[in-house]
Amino acid sequence: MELQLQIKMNEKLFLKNPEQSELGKKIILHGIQLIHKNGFEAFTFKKLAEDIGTTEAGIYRYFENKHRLLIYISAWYWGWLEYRVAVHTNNIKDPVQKLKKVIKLLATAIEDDNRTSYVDESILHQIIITEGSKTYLTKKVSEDNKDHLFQPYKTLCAKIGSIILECNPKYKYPKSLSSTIIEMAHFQNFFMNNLPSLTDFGHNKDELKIVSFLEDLVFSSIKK
Amino acid sequence: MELQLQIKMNEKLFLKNPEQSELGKKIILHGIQLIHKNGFEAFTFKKLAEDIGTTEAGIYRYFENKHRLLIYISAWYWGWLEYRVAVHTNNIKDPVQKLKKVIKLLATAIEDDNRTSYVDESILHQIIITEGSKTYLTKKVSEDNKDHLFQPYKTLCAKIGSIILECNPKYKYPKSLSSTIIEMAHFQNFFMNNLPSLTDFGHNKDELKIVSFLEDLVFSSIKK
DNA sequence: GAAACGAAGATAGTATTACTATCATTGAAG
DNA sequence: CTTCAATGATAGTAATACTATCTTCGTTTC
Repeated sequence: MELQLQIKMNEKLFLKNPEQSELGKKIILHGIQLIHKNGFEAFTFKKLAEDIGTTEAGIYRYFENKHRLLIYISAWYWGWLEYRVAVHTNNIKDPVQKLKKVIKLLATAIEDDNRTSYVDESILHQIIITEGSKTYLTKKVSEDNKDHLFQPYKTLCAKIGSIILECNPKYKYPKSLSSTIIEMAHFQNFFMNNLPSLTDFGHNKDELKIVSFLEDLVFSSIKK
Repeated sequence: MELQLQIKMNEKLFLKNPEQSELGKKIILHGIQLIHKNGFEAFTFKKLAEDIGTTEAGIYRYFENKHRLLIYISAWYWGWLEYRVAVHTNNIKDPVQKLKKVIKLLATAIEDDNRTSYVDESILHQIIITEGSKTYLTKKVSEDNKDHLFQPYKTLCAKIGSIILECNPKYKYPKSLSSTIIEMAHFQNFFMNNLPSLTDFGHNKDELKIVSFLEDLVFSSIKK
């Protein structure tokens, strides 16, 4: 028997649901690969179409434009991460241990999960590090936000915020600390690999050092 | 007498030095305004040329492309911030007070400095919040980094890192904490104004709350 | 005062991007 | 057997991101 894992996606993210057709799944799979290979700026639907063996128009039937596709795969990523957080923390009682687990999930690389055949999670992780913030750093954030396109990110942030409050109910900045951990798990990774002098991990490029840094940051802050 | 303030810029940032001609200064001044108004993605040299009353080709004589222009104005911003940090901290002995000053400079809005006639610093601050990280979140980071295009950012980060070490010589992550402060000063501001549920400041949108959050974060972490 | 030069204006042209539209084919469901 | 949705095929357009060339105009320099 094959296990399948589906992340429920907001309808506004696409014109036609890519999960419900072969072509749709190819768009996601090859889209992720192509964005990873060339970067989001150089990525075009034309190149993607050629890659897949379909036409530009075919892709436009699924996604309004490449920015929406990026939001889609980001939303998928955050939804998937939330799922992983749920799985890995639901048997843990101690909120401190929970939070440590979350930090590890955020900051360390992932292997491809075979239950999601049309998504390669390890590449996806790399994409979100480099391109993730471009989903919201635009003039249209508020508009996109009204369509709830960023909900998975916000849900995860809220979830982590609530664990922080479990650790210390009096801590004043649970949501800001949460978004700080999320962003920094990625930014420190990007800096480590590309602008190492902005970090203390440049020499050995070990993701676990990022975990240590984030743990130190978080637990110093919320210590009662 | 008129005071003038010049930030020395890396030669690789431009094809022709925009500080040394009227047209060049107009490109910076109107470039900043236009990026602020439309966002970087919608910004084009054609629109900028029309705005200024020159031609596209005229602008290409100064900057290779719009990404280089963005790096230029970002570099200018970080250089200018470093200058302000120097001015505002050089009479302070206590490193803790120094660091507090730095956090305030990073996280609060600025007024236009009349000594730099062709740059409007308050708009510039807004641009860097939204577009700043796009300077380095590209496939060409390493290349651009080799040309030292990010030096002002790195210098500022190093400077703040050294103040952190003054506060606590044993703290293990001065550079990562420094880049965290810098990025979060901006990201928390962006979130507060655009995705408020990612922060704890959404209701009153007060920059000073961001300062408090960052101070709490930093001083908990480096406390001996 | 003429020559030389650099900065900027004027104009044109190209490849690519970011779409939109239309029509034909095909395979599955009713 | 029809219908219909999904895809393929093809075309076209406006805008973007450049590059090239030629002219003009003001300044320096001999």
